Amino acid sequence: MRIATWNVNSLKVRLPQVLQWLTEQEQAGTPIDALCLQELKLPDDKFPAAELAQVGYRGLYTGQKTYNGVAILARTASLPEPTDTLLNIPGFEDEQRRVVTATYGDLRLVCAYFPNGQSPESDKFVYKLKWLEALTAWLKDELTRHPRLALLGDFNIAPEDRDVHDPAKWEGQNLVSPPERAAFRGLLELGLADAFRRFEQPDKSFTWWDYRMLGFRRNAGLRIDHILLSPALADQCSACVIDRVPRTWEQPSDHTPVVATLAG
DNA sequence: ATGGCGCAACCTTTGCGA
Repeated sequence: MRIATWNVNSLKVRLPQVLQWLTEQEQAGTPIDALCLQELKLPDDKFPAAELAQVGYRGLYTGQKTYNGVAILARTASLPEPTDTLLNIPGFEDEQRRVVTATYGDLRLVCAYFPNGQSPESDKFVYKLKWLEALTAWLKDELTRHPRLALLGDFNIAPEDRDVHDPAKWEGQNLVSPPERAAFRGLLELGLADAFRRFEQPDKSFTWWDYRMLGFRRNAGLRIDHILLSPALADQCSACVIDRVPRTWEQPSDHTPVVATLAG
């Protein structure tokens, strides 16, 4: 079982790459069973369900025009119809489409696009922290009902300095600031484990690189896309890798996929 | 040199992302 997350920065633009990546993984004998997408940037009536069905995936999605939008793509050959589906964070009023949740068999998947925050002085940063607080409170409850839960997405938080290409330059800034990192630790304190850090990893491992300044070529990036696993799933996790390949393709998303392998 | 790229939209200029 392999589960993945990828901020595609427009599913309309990136659809060929999503199809290519899923197909290549399938052909390599390491199919992706569930792929969580963020920043669809399209309304529900523009979701490319037919194209995804053609390569073997069913989508569960909540979109909006221009901004945000998230989806879970589930491989029909390996996962049953989703049940117990939820859009956004229950009880948290939000116009923005940032969370989709579903159960596949006994696996609970939460796909989330965390607010960017813009800067610690911004109203958007206040929203980010409130959103994080609501997410954490809801997940605490969710975990009591769903012991096999994974939270995947673009967290817009680099948890530690080793997740930042130039920590001195970034100190205190949006995506790395102390309140954001405290909120990230709040998620870990629910018992969730950062799948990537359960394994030895190369130094300077990142999931996002700025389009500007030759960010990718210089590996000037951040690790802000994560897979957090409940204890039951963490015990079964045998690998977690960042796949840099799609970031090398023509017209790439600025993010690249993260994949976790679960035994059984 | 806090610019620089890419995407979307009330689209040739602006807002936003991270």
